[in-house]
Amino acid sequence: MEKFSDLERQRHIKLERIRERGIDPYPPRVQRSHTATEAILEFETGKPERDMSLVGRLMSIRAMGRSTFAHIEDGSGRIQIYLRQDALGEEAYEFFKRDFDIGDFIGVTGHLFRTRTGEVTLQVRDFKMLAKSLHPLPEKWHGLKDVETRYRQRYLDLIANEEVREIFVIRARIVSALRRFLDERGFLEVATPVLQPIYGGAAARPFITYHNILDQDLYLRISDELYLKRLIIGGYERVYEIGKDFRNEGVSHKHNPEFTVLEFYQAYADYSDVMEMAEEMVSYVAQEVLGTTCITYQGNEIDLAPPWPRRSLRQAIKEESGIDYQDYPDAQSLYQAVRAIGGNVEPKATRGKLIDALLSNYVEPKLIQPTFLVDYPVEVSPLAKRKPGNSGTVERFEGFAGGMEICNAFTELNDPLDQEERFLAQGRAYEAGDEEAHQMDEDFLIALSYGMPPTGGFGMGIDRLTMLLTDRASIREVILFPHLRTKGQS
RNA sequence: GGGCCGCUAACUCAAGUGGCAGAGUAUCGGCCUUUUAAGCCGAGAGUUGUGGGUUCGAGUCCCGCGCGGCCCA
Repeated sequence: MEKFSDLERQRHIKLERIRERGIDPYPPRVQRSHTATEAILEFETGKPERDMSLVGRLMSIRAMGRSTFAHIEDGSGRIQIYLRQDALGEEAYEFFKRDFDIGDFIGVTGHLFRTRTGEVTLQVRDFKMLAKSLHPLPEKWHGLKDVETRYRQRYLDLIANEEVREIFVIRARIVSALRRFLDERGFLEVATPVLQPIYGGAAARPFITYHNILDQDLYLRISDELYLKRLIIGGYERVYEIGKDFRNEGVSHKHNPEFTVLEFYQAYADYSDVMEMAEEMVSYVAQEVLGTTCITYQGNEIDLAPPWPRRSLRQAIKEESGIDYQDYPDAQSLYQAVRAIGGNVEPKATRGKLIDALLSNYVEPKLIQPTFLVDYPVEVSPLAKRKPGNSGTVERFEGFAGGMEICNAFTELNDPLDQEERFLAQGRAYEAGDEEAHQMDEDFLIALSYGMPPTGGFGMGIDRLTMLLTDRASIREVILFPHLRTKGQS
């Protein structure tokens, strides 16, 4: 056991005193008739008065001799309680004053009244320790600000900072609204493997793990795409999945190694259909969760209502960087062009990586209002269908808002022979040093070769959408337990 | 991976140019029966992230390391 601070020692002494009284400081059951909010509502609406039993964490104590005010907080909110020596008896009143601390969970029974200052308050007739807290809470007025502690001990952040609690309520409502939107349109929610023998569906490096009994390497999925497509092949016309993907790359204010993604696939739809659905979906979620499609993100007013403007990727990059990548058919010449405008890119970057760098550095930060960029180069989109009459370009779009990419979608490639060629090209890119290149997936090719209907597919980062709708600049603010380095025991 | 900034009591923060490590909250003791950042009086509380170095003397200066934040890649 670690060495206790003075404050902790003090609480252990109190814990012992409670036990010496023959009282269990961690009783298994509670008596509760109302939540704090229900109690106040009942009093305000003038229902006949009766005794009620409330529970919660002691958040503040104001002791004034023979009477004490305190606030308790449960999941519904806060309510003030009032303890008087003459109502409780000297013994019980002293017990509360001596051995109850801020942070303890307490059960109280009594009746409601209104104080002189107008606050609905429970006058306590009986109280009970529900769980003794042995570690002092963060300070009541300034709360908890230390970012590292907020992330490492999120429970303290949630206790101390109400607005943080609110973020994760909004996040849950976002996910719930997305499900409602898709369910209402006949989509089937499915679950596909997180552990995969071959990873794919995105350009990223995977986490590798190992199955002991099967003596087999497995990968944590970087995308749900290839399994969801198998379900389209299987005959479901509309499927979606909301779950975690894992990418073995750096952490940043926009990246966490595990993150939550929505993907949906719709047979007999193309990327234009999906685009319309995407803008509808995002504005539906904003309307459902925030009551408006007009939001403020990092000081910018953003209106998410459809339609969102469509710009071609090529045009957007040309306008913002001055480079028309069509003029540079190979990596070498494009590299020279990017360097010529001062772009800091690696010499060994593939043409796709260079185009991606142009997009990320010159275009993405400017896309504050919701925007679709459409029609991507084939080499960065190995799973998307080529545009008719333009074999170098695929029917793909990405949606941006607040200067962030939030979704990615395409008309799915359903030509098994073209798909095989794309995988082979990715294999060559991998050999040339692109560690994020797509793996050859024979099993998926076999599935495709049975025939996949024309299909539109879509993926969206739930974390980023939550950032957008809660006005947070860092992804760590919308993930309850963001990834941090483990702190050494020293 | 690089640059900059931060790490001091349980929490929030102070400690010009190196010179006794402080305050508020919280805690403990005393007074106080309608307070709500309650009030008044008193007390205790620290390996200044960590390991070295310079110095009579280091929270402060130098070097290494750890963790975090922001920016860049």
